[in-house]
Amino acid sequence: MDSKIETLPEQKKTEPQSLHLRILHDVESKIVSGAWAPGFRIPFETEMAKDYGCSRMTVNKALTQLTRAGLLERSRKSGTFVKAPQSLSAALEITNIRDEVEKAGKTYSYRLLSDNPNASRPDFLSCLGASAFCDIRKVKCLHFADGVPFCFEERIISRNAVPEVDAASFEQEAPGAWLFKTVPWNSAEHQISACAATGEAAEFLDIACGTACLMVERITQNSKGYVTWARLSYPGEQHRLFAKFTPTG
Amino acid sequence: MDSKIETLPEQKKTEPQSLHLRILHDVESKIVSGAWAPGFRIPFETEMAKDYGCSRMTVNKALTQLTRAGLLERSRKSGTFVKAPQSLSAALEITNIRDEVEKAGKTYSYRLLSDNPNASRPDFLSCLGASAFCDIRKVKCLHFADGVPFCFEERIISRNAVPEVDAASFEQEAPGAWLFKTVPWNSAEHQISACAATGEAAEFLDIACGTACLMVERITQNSKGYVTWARLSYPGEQHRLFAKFTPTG
DNA sequence: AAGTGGTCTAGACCACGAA
DNA sequence: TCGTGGTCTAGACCACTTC
Repeated sequence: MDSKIETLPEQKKTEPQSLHLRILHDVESKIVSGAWAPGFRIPFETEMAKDYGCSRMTVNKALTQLTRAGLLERSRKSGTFVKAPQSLSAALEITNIRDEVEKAGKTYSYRLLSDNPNASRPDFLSCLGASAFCDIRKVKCLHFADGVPFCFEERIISRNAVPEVDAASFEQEAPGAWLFKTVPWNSAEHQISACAATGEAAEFLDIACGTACLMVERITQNSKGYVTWARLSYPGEQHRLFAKFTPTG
Repeated sequence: MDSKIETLPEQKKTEPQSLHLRILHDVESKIVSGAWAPGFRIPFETEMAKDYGCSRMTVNKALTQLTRAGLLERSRKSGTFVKAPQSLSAALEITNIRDEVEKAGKTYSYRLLSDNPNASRPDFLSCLGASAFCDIRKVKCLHFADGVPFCFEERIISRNAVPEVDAASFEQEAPGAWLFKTVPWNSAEHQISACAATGEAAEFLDIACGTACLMVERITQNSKGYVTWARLSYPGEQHRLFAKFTPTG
């Protein structure tokens, strides 16, 4: 097709060199940014091929990869749809604590402990490079399984990246669950460690000081920058993370 | 190409339906089984295309995916090579403790604690479904960073899946390092938890009983079945696991 | 019945890297 | 220089799903 040059006039910046990668990143950024919300039916392969001035195979290559990555869902006749932002960590499924509790056959409940909607500067932050957090909302809460403390959560939400957070109430809903349904696709970085329960965590989790805890710290970012930081403390030896790896995935 | 049917006469079993997937799995199994060892130059795209009676594009699709999965390394002019079996867990790089220690700028050392070359039945096994281990070699050892106990390792190696283990000595080399270079590609399953140090682990790690430990249990299997089980105990709060996830990987 | 994605072809040109 | 992989094309047929 001769018109290819006309359709992609000049983009010598840091753009990927191959066309199917450019298409892949275009679509990915539209999904990650939220411009194409979950459930949105993206253009058909034939339409995109015409838009990009390329053959359908090239578009197909990009969309197939995004489907394997879990960002798209495709079905014949209906078309291609943006998938709901599922647990990013297929390996460490710890994004939704409610699911985690209910999957174990227990009843989930939740309590807000404290809420500082205008915290200016985080006073606790580990090495996960979170100096980027300035204008934040700071929340502490507890998750229960069958009424027993299951997880103590400390959370920071960036008001820059998530301005809607001002209108949210975390009295009934955990900040994690609210973020999950509000903020588009993002990437997460985890740190997992064992620690002895400190005063505050021990108190809320109702365990003795010094008891072994599994601590997960997670920083999440999307196209707008750092979104949220969370520290989850699981008491004692009752909690396990699972991860499975195979060569081909 | 009309000869396609002749080249793939009858394989109605559980074979993948599409040709590029069949090629992908063929190549993968040859690598995983060790038939194509690391460094082996696999046939050129053109050759495989002729063998399978298909176009080069179809072969390329399969090999591209295997390259992205990390099983192959390709370079123009030279050809396509089987990659060295690197750390399977790109997310949890905990396969090689020596690297882990040295990456932290410390000096690694190692000591064998006990070696039972003919253990008949594991006496300790968690829920990771390891009833498959029968004829085993059982090893306990310690890893040091700058002379300080860094990780206490308990390991079981299946003598069925790894018959060469009989000839191996773990006096100087850790079983993990030996397995890494001996056993072909495999898949791993992890469990991560926090626990209070028990008598034995506390003793060897030189920490007080009840100190919080990060415990990683891993079961590894390959095409021959279960290969090895390992329990790694890291003392105190000095150890952290990192994991990063992005939508597209 | 019609339209979508899934797959495949038989060419092609190019970039890279070893000789 | 020359061979390899990287990419792309302009078709094609099929399977599936919805209508």
